Amino acid sequence: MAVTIKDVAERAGVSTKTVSRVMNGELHVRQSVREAVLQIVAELDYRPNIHARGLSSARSYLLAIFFDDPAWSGYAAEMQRGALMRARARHYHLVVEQLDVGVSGWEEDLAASVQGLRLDGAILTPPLCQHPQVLARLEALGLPYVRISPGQEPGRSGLIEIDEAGAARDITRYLIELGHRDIGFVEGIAHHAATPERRKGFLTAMAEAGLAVRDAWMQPGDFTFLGGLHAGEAMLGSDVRPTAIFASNDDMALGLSVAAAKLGLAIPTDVSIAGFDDAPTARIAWPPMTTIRQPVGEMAAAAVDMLVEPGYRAGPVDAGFARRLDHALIVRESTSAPKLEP
Amino acid sequence: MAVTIKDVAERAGVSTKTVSRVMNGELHVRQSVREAVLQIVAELDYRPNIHARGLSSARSYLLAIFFDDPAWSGYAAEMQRGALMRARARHYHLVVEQLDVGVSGWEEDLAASVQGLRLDGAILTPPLCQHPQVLARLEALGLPYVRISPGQEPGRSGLIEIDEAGAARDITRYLIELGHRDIGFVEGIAHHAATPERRKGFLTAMAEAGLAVRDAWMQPGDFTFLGGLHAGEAMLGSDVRPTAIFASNDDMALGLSVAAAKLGLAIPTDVSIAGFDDAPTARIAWPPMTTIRQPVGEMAAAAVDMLVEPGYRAGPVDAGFARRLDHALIVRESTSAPKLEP
DNA sequence: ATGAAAGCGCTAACAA
DNA sequence: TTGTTAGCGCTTTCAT
Repeated sequence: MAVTIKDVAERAGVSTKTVSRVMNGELHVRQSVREAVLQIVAELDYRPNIHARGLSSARSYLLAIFFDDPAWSGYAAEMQRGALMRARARHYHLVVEQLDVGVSGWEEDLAASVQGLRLDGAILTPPLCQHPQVLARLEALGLPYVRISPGQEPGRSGLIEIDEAGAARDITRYLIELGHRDIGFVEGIAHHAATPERRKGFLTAMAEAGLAVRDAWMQPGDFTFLGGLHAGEAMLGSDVRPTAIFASNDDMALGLSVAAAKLGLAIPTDVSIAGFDDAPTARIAWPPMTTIRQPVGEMAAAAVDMLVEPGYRAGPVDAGFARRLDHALIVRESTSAPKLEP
Repeated sequence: MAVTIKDVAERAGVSTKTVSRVMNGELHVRQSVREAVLQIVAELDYRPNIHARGLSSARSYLLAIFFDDPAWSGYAAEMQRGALMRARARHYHLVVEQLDVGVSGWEEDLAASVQGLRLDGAILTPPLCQHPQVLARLEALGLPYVRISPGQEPGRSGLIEIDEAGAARDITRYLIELGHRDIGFVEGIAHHAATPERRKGFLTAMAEAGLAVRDAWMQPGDFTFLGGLHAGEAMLGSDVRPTAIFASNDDMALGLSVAAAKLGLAIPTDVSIAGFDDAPTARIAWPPMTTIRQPVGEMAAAAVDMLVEPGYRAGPVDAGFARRLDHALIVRESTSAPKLEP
């Protein structure tokens, strides 16, 4: 059978409680004893049984990351990856859960995860992290959670974010500096918190430069390739078209570039295109896309760190439990100065 | 505190063992008693503590899916999704683990998951499922596992696959039926089991049709966009170029189409392009790509089913524990009859 | 600084 | 068909 704490205790000539103390890094263990125990642990390749731990103590060493899902974008994948690595480093395990709030019975699924697994904490990705009922349910279940880019209710829980508006402003400014004056914009899906922020950033940069924004050049979108395609056809198919378009994410920017191709417009010669996220698609596109890099993996890792921090469960949430990470403008070949008018 | 089995037993006026029997769907419980217990369970919203279960019995109700990772393709995402949904339906939880066999210490990571979590079973995705030492290690740890598309050692464990060679043959035949005679091929990465199979299917179809295959039109590849781009430049940049190219996966096919675009070749007019997998990229590409659909989600679901089947852990693996699912040819706009020679 | 005893919530083995 | 008893492996509480 597997090695248990008793085996270690016996072999080390101490009580099981002492082994437990060593395993949990508790104080009040003589240095020599600690070392001896650790030695035996290594020899025997002992690993605490997570179920025994979970049963006798409050902690399960299990964290969950919840996805709403729909589009399994590179965004979600990278986030999961970041959380996975950090959880492992912290000696936690990560359970990945999908929560489809569009389907009745999601409350059941949530409770099954939280109570069945006795989770220690949860990471909420957008747009789940903005769903009031999900938050309420988690709070009712007493489960600490951290939101990724929630964009609202800063004090309600810990959160990890980037400066969405600032990033959108940065990339818009970049287009303006290139010489563009006729710039289009494709919005994100309405219920994502990032949507109004990115829109705000765009409008701010335009206003700062004294540039007008045509109604027809503010297109709705849904963060999907197809949404970008439609927006692109609408903006580029008309007689007066923008010389540059900034889409609220890379998938839509890719749709824009396909719309341009269908209309016989070259990128960036005829129209510059910029995206947001630095998803894998941004590098796969042709030409490679100018975009904003979000440190998605790090954001997830930071969320794990916050959840496992002893202070987090405890107190009322204070300002220390909000982290804003840096974004970066990534310039690639989908943008250039506008062609001079003939 | 949380509702326990005792609460349910008390309220239902039975012993905890009876409640346990009902929860586990065991026989030998009177119908009326079963219903009464279920009633209370619903009323109290009782959920068995997975840790208590895992501690007292052999089962943990925890399954893991292992990814090698690197390219977080749509393939991996869809696989995870399929496993997730089915695991939930079977009242199991899914832990997602990344295992990088390129980094020393992976054995530690594996043991930590398997022993620490007391997993009930594991799903191995390619190319992990072909790594002899990973399999050996799992067997040493006594953990039942199911391989996805391993392509070798059929009797070593249960496996889920599609007919890789047959699928590659199908799509090649389709190109031939369109009238193509000069067809190029881009291979997958060498250590994937699918690579020789898809190659074999391609060559079979060509041989059947009595078509020669030029050496220069059999390009190496690595399943990445960039690999496809290079292969495309090599084949399409030369004077004599194929009228159609079949890439071993969609990411590479996308690379091909970008190579074509850079060289001023139109798809499918100048060159037809076909991929494999029906990844999200296949639909995002322009024009949308002809490809082979693998039922990736279903494959993962089938793997879960196999793992939780009581008979699976038990006996030596027999032929019943291999499932071959159906693939499908998906015709989109990246392929057409070749242009007539001028 | 260390240990003994009790118990977390459940199921296995046995008894009735 | 149902219940009783005894743990599973760890942490808690309370001693020492």
